[in-house]
Amino acid sequence: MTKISSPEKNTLLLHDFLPYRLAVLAKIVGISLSKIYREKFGITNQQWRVIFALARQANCSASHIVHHAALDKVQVSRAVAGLIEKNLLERSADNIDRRNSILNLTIEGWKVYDQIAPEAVAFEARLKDSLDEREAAELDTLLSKLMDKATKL
Amino acid sequence: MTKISSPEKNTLLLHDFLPYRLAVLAKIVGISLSKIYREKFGITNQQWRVIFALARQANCSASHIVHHAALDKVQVSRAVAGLIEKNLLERSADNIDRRNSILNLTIEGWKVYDQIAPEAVAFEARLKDSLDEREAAELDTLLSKLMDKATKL
DNA sequence: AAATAATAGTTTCATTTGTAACTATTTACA
DNA sequence: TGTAAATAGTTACAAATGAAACTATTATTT
Repeated sequence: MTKISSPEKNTLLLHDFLPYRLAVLAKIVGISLSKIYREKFGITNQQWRVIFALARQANCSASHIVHHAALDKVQVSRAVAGLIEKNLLERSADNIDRRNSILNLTIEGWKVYDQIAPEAVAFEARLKDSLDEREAAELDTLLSKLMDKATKL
Repeated sequence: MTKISSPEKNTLLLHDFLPYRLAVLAKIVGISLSKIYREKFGITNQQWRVIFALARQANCSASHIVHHAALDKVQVSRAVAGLIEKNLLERSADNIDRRNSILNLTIEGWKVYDQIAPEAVAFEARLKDSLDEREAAELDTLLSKLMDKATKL
């Protein structure tokens, strides 16, 4: 930290700026995590989210995933197409409302999920390793508050 | 929260998964913030970071920005080109080492910075609005710890 | 000094992403 | 019933992004 010139203006410190810190942290974490599903299975981040949403809730429609995986409908559409291509997911028609699709993981899809999920959990655990119980709980609270606020800005 | 089917497997909850929460929060915050510089000035996120880095440290090279704005050299190169195009930034040659460029905000660039910076600060303040002093300090600590850990995974 | 490696930055090309427009189907309502 | 509006999802096109190859310059090695 060499101080070459001190600006007269009260300049913003990028490093302390919350939106910047969140962006950088999320990016680094995301890239690290993605190695788990990217290198081994050639799965994208969006595909991974779709798989996890479907593992949680079978037989659901694409728009259900839109609302539960923070993806837009185009992203879900593309991720689903890719996963069908890979035989990890299957789509059937909903005869009650034929606009809806009914999505499910295939056996293969479940196998992939069963391999990724424990590694993802372990990854998260390592990330939280430096936090004690109180801090981890506090982090939960703070992220919830920020999320809540951010959606209302 | 209707519980339609409860999976036998111990499925991961995407909503509680830290990397996911960070990604979603960072994205929402980033999009909100970007409206400040995007709509009014047609400036991209990367250009904005370059401006802020230069406001903090004048006369620096592109690679200095690489290290202080969490961008790679291609991103900086493109952002700089865009900002020169807009007359917000000027580049001169370093005659001691002619590989380096010397970058500075123009008068126009400073004007833009002076308009964006207070709004960015206000945005951050609004985002932190729901946190009291202790929580804000705690957030700082936790983000630092996570950042530290994440870079070592 | 000549050859090699390293650094700063740019350009190119392929992939990803975002926005808008589109099809198909269902719902609302006049 | 028929017309308009809403919803689910896909497709097409433009813009953004990432990885690799490239130019130019400086540092290192022999």
